[in-house]
Amino acid sequence: MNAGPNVPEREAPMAGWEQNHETAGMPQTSIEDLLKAVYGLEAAKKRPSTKAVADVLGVQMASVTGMVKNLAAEGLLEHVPYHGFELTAKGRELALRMLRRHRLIELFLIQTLGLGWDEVHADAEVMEHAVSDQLVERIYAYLGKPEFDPHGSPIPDSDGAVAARSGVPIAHLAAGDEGIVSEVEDEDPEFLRYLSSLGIKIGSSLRVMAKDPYGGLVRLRMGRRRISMGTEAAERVRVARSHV
Amino acid sequence: MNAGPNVPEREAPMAGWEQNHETAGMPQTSIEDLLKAVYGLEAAKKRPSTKAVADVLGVQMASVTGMVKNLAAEGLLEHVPYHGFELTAKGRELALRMLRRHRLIELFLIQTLGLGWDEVHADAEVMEHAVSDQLVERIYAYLGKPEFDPHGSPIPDSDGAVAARSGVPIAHLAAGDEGIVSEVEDEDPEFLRYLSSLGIKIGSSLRVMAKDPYGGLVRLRMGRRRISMGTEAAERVRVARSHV
DNA sequence: TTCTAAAATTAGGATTGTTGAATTTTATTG
DNA sequence: CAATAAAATTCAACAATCCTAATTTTAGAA
Repeated sequence: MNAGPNVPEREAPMAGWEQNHETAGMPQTSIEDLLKAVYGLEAAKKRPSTKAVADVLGVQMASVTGMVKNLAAEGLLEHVPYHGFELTAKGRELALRMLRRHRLIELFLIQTLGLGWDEVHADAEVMEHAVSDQLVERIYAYLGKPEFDPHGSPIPDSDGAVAARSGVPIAHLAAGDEGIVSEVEDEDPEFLRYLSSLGIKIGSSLRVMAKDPYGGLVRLRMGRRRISMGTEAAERVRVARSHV
Repeated sequence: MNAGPNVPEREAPMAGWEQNHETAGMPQTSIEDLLKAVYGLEAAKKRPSTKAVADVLGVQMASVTGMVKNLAAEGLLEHVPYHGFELTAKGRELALRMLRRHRLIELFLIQTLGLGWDEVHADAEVMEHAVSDQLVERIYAYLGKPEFDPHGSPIPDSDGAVAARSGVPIAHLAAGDEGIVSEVEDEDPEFLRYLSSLGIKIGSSLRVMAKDPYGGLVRLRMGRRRISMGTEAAERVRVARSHV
């Protein structure tokens, strides 16, 4: 039974509205997005050119050049003017941290609120830049230390280690190959709804019936359903092969 | 079984990192915070002066003046230079919308992740500015259309209607009065931990034993525990009186 | 009424991330 | 090797939000 008087006596007339953000040290959203974009391009074996990054982020090339200079000054990117840039170890670490946050948050929203895989991307995108590490780790524990997100993508661990990408794109299979959908490498809601309309989800079994070299189509069978998929789409859906 | 080719063919080498924020139309964090601060002061019957708002937000007065001019131009505040400002109906609506978001998000984090009432404020603060209306309404449904947040504060409904504040501050009770803790009007984590250490939570029954006019203390009994509380703290804890 | 201190505002500057309009560099092609 | 198109960069300008340092206004005390 002790003191009352030594309570923090702040001015606080009403619940839920005091603040003082403490944004200190926290990198900006744009910075984090740029690093993720560079990481994504590197992971896809594409050169992270100014133009490619600008397209991903939806900004002008001049903006990318400007940010790249800032990030290079902070040691997150290595930049040789006119010859490109790449992540430093520190930059990659930060990019993976954001990826971990994004994937855990998506999984959390889907599992608790029953949202669809096509509905959570935008919210996860803003939350990943905003919430505390504590909250993210709490989510991780709550979800039972998951290894994959709702799209089948591996969740980097807190040290930044990330499992190798699973499976191969459907587009790389030959007629007769069978497999189980292991990952969808795109979070565009429209694309995800398209896949859902075909009955495709993580874990679906499918078999390649034929590859049509002219129309750019892949013909598949899923159970007793036959579907066609454009080559571009088939590049973005990965399967773990059951037969080779 | 239909088309594959008419899928959205975007460039998307890897899952979870594309974007393009669509911040359009969404008011800025600072704007929303300022409106909340003004609402909070008005609700506490304090004049929302430039200085008071600056203190709440932790910025300089000049910044407040600048933002107030912007908000007045947008019709969210009514401003008479050198004589103060107040919320317009539109401004109040937006402030209440943010309060609803904040309280629902806090409740959600506490209920799903088992966080303490002292741990969620900062995360709720950033999330309330960031997440979609859809997500918030989903949380509302998931929580079973709650009326009060974890601190006992009423959650404004989606039309901006808010229940009258319940109870009275402990400081306003007289010796011998009894009541049940209905609301804590402060989200400072340190203060909330202090209350927890005293065993006080929403729903706790207590009785005022004595009010000490010199030391600024209120002596209480909770069950068989006797505690003292500073006047400032006693102003921030409200109880529903069981005896008058 | 006059003085003064507090409150509020204005002015000017820094930062960050944008853009559009040059300009420079690179790589390719003839 | 020159011409040219694409990619990258620089530059000037803008918007937002913050700051510090004046300056102006108000309100209360003498």
